[in-house]
Amino acid sequence: MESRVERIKKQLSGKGYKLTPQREATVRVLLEHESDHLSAENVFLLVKEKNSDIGLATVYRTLELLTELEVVDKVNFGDGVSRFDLRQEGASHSHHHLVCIECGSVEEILEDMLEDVEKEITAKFKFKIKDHRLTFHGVCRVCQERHAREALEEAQTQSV
Amino acid sequence: MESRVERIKKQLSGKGYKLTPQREATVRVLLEHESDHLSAENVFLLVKEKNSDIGLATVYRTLELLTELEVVDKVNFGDGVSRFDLRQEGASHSHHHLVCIECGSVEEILEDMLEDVEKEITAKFKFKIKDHRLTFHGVCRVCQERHAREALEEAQTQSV
DNA sequence: TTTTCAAATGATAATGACTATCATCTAGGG
DNA sequence: CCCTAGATGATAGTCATTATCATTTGAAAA
Repeated sequence: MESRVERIKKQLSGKGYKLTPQREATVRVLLEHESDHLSAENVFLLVKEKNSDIGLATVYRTLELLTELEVVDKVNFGDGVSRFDLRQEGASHSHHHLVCIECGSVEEILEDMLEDVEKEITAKFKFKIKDHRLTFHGVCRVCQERHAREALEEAQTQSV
Repeated sequence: MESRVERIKKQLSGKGYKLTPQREATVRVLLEHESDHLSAENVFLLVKEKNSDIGLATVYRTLELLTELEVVDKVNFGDGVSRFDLRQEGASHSHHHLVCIECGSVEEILEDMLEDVEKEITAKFKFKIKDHRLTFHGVCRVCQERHAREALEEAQTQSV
């Protein structure tokens, strides 16, 4: 984790930015919630919880900066809020998501899986791909299991 | 086109909704701009241009309704505005997009291309896929060609 | 035909995420 | 120690979208 912060600091200074206390606090919150998909508001509250003083505007600015540096990806699941997702270190593409339309949970997929599709796109459309966004909407395993259980209970009630 | 409107009318009445003049005007605008990616505001202005009287709120409500019926897909290219994209009739999935990061153009891809990826996801994550969103960000053919031309001109200037 | 009533509409107020502004602060170079 | 550019924070402003509510519409019932 420390080394990760160090490397982000280097990325910042490489572009002429400094790792201020506010930026560091923001980065740490993101690292501590690696698998979540925090909104700017979420990050703001989490930073303040850790007694670090910060303004909402700074959080927005920092997240924008980190997006520019490709440390995070700004993603959008259609709920009207931008969320920020840490990239795998060194990853050239943002990773994929499985969004459950029932419980709202979001699962991450780290494998690429799109190599073949990208080759096809490049060849067919002469489009030079820089990044991609892939999201599946559907029913997660937990909700499927709940359905199965409910169907079973329903059947039992009927038979009594 | 007329038959398409008819079929949408049937879809509406199937769920207890009516095809009001405002809804019909909205649908017609969408059909006439099939390959564009109109925002609610765009649709609103286009409907008014055709002398049909309509309120902005009704446009939003109609687009929401059409999204529910899966006649259109609500898509988001990160510019802070939702855009509405007609589905291919009978298509079970929304189609993909190539968004140019230089000129902002959006190209559509109607082929699915994700069959294999979806099989893998279903098997590995036990996730029941209902729909997907796939967007590639990169440089379109036109912008690539412009770059090549500019590089050439630059080289010629140098050699003079 | 007239009545009735739920659905639909339109004007507009409200919301909420995000951005711009600007006075203040900070840290490193001179 | 001073100076200056970059950074910050409070807050006002913007803009897409949603909620509210009075009014209208249209189809079924009387």
